[in-house]
Amino acid sequence: MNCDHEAEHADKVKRAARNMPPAGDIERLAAGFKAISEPSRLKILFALMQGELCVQHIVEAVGSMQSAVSHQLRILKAAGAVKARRDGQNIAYSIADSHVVAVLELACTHLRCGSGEEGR
Amino acid sequence: MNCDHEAEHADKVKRAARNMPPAGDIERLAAGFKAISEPSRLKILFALMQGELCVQHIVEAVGSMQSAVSHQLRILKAAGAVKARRDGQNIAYSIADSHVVAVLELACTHLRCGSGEEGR
DNA sequence: TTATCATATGAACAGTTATACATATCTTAA
DNA sequence: TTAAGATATGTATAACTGTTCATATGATAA
Repeated sequence: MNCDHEAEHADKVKRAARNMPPAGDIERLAAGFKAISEPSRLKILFALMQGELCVQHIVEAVGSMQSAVSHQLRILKAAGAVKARRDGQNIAYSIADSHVVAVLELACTHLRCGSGEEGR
Repeated sequence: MNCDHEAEHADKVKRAARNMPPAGDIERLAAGFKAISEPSRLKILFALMQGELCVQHIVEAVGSMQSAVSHQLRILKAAGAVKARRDGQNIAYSIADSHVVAVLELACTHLRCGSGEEGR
């Protein structure tokens, strides 16, 4: 168990242990990323980047079944990525806060893909 | 299929369709988030925030089995989150680019959890 | 070459998850 | 109250994924 830079790495291992976030934080973080790590849910988020939408319009925008969208919205909401507001018979969903958009846009930059906001 | 703001929402649905990133981009994005959506992999990334580390030191830092770490490193590498460099008998891994760190820190801010960098 | 260490990989199992279908709940209108 | 529309939820199934164990590959030293 000796790599070529033992002393330097041993120091880093110690620092890594000291700076490792608590298990609970890591799990919340993982849950957050998991929430936005499915194409069906990402499509919902990109649709909501146009603003608040009620469920049936999200269904139209993403082209999935109503029940699938509803299940996914529940997951996104539980993860704090979207919020819901009752509006008469409908429920209007929107992106929960700007960090969500920021993370998506950063990731888009990283992957050099369309951010969903060009050509508005 | 009529919500209370039909015209306004119909417009948003159209915009959502127009601005929806191509399916390939959405899938790459989802794959990217999936790669960092597992506690075991997040721990590896937080360890690598201290700098380049070879596999066995990552193993020490995160406290998992060598084979599990190796499997996870492969996934992180395939997703473009980390890069590998052979160094003699060892292979040194490091975070692939600054976007990865930026996304992690943004998410930490969003969730108000430790960033893994305080108290250095 | 052979031995040894570091890392990667294949296979199997367990746990997780996305979807569809059917149905329930909630809200409004009559 | 009843009817109808919008959304949510329970269940089942199929697909996926993380871990472990065993083994293979690749590099170095003798």
